[in-house]
Amino acid sequence: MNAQALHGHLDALLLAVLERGALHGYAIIEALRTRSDGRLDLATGTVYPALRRLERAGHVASAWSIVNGRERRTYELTDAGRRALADQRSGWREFSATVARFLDSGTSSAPAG
Amino acid sequence: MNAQALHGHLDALLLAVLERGALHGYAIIEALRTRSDGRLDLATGTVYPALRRLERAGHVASAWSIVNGRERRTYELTDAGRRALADQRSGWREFSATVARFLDSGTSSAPAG
DNA sequence: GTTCATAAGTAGACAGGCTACCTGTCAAGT
DNA sequence: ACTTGACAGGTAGCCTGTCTACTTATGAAC
Repeated sequence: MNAQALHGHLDALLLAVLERGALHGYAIIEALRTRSDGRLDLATGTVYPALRRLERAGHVASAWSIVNGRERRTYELTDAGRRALADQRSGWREFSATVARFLDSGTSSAPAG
Repeated sequence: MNAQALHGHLDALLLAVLERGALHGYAIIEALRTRSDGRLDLATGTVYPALRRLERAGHVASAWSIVNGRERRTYELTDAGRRALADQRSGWREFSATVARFLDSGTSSAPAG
């Protein structure tokens, strides 16, 4: 599963990952991969531009910091980003409920887990 | 909510609507709107090209028929379309479960319905 | 000094949904 | 007859956002 299916939901995911604490880009990619059991394995060419977009929108703030003698650009949620995340969460719930209404019908087993 | 969020899931929705029986394009749009309580209000410029795409892929077959003295192009699922729909269903479940893992955490209430 | 994991980044391709149109039928109102 | 509006099908080109492929750079292992 790649980010193509995410289209439009990637930002929400990035914000959600950063909700647990500031991370640099590469670590965000690893967090997505780890927490999704390998299902979300995003390319840097997908994530870095998305982070820039979020920064331009004021949802995240970045700062260069030295970790292990290396420069890393760490991102963290802004207050606006937290509000945006809340919006995206409710948006996601409505979206998934709506799509599920079509795709979960026609099957006899309910998606209980 | 528009189809922008659907990106990549629209085809699955169209197949799901056609699963209940053959419909013409305009009726598909109305079915999506009605069954989603108005949430999915798609433009013809979104749906018609998508139907052509599905036909090229062999997932639906179209035929001109006369209804109420008017020509209407009705679409119906092919066997390949039924298989594709089953694939899309499981794909959707995996996708939504994966995204939900990120977006449903951080809230205290579990999504039980 | 080459290779690999880590880390950040960009350019251009590409897909797919959106906006804004056009054509046409039929019924109702004037 | 003419206009308006709901119904119905359709296309061109734009825009957004992800993907592919690439570059640069550090530090450790070999």
